[in-house]
Amino acid sequence: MAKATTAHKQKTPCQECPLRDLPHFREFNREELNFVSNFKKGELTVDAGATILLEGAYSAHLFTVLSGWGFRYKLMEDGRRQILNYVMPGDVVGLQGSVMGEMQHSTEALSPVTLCVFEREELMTLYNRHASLAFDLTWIAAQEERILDEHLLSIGRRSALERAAYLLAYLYQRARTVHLFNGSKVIPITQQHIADTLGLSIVHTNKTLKKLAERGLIRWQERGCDVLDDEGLATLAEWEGLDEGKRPFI
Amino acid sequence: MAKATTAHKQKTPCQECPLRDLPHFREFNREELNFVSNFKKGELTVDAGATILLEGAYSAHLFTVLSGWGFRYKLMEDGRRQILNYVMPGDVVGLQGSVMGEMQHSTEALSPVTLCVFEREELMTLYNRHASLAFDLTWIAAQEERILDEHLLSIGRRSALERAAYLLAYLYQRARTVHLFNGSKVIPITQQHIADTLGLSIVHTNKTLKKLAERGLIRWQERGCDVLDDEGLATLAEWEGLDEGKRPFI
DNA sequence: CGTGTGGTTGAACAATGTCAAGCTCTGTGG
DNA sequence: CCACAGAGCTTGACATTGTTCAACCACACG
Repeated sequence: MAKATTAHKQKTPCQECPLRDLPHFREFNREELNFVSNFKKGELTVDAGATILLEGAYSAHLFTVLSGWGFRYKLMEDGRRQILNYVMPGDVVGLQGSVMGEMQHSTEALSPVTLCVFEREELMTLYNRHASLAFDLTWIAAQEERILDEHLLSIGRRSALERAAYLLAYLYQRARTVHLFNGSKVIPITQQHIADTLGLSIVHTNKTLKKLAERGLIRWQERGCDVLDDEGLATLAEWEGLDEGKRPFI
Repeated sequence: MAKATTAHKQKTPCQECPLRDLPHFREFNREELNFVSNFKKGELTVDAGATILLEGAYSAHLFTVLSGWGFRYKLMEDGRRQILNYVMPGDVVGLQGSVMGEMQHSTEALSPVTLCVFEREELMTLYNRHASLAFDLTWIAAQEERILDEHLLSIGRRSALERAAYLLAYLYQRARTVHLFNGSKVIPITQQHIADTLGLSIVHTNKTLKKLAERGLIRWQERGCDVLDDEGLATLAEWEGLDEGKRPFI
């Protein structure tokens, strides 16, 4: 719950963005790169556990994750929590709010997270002057929609074991494509996070993870989950795996 | 399963679109209206039960619902079905596919449905020439995201009774804002649809609906659900209700 | 050394699923 | 006009899945 957010005005120019080098992202031309670099107002680094955006807030900013893990969630009045999706480098944070007004979910950091900061006010300029980037934003929103469709299928129709397998394969594959594993290869979440993502109780989640571990698909570490066989997990969950293609990112 | 789709090349000019008169939708200026009217290639009418778009297809078209009810869903290999969301007049059908390639879910008509047909090929022109409409498309995608967030919370964290209450209140309120009730006031779905939306078995769904009926919140009709007290349903589900504001539609 | 967070376990219980049967329509072919 | 078939709804008995409660453990941190 530490809201200790360290704001750096320091800023890496987008031309030197380390994420741009990943084969996973589409290439920008010089003009796009210049515009985005100008659009970017600074960087923000938050601690693990910090809230990046809070439900109900009307934020003046829009973010892109530069490094680290986070997640989006909603709370009910009585405290029930549902994790909606996870955010990783290259993901946009706060697009819903920027386009539609106030946020209807919160976003929290799982690890230290660094974000590129943009001004919501200038978003319309992007639409006016850079159709290709406007298209990218729609693409990104549509992609999130797809992921949510998958999650919905998972929670609605898969058994606890299948759900857990799907989630871990998903997190593992996504993290791998953005080179998020610094040697550690461990997904930095607690079993409570998994429970709140899958719509299960923590006790049942624990027993379910144990079954996955017994099958040699994962190993539970002190501080997260080590995926040993993502293909095995995907097969168990009857899941196709992630799209391989290039994607845009702002 | 009847794929009997009647294609009319007949086309109502967008300037005379009956949906434009609803207070629910934002107004277009003349230029936007002219562009969209030109963008629109014709109309398509399909029977109840017909498939509008099929998972895996790479459609050359993009649609807007002019009248009728439909739903989006995904299937697993073994036949399990998850309904993701419902489509009603003003909703875009096929945006994901148009922006990203092939469809990853199917869309089916619940009642006879009439759609406005657009060419996917011309979508980039929209982005190049009409920033306001491009913004609208992102808005629409972000809105769908929000709805999916809500559904995820519902399936993940609400009890069967709460889930059913939420779903019916949601459908009722949405249908009302687009004047979809022609006197009938009945939502044209089967209990199997509800079960597949809520992630429940049909038997349990039946018993759950009976409880809602006993409380005087709904009444089950021959051909669908009659919502008697949407606020009561929303309260039971601990749901805020729909956004009242204006929304764009293409 | 306490204290707190996160993980583990077993037992009792509640929620939900499965199976099986029967019912009421509606549409269709004889 | 009747008989029949299929779709959708209903119900009860029972099986399974998942939840709650209540401990206890291990480790990290002050």
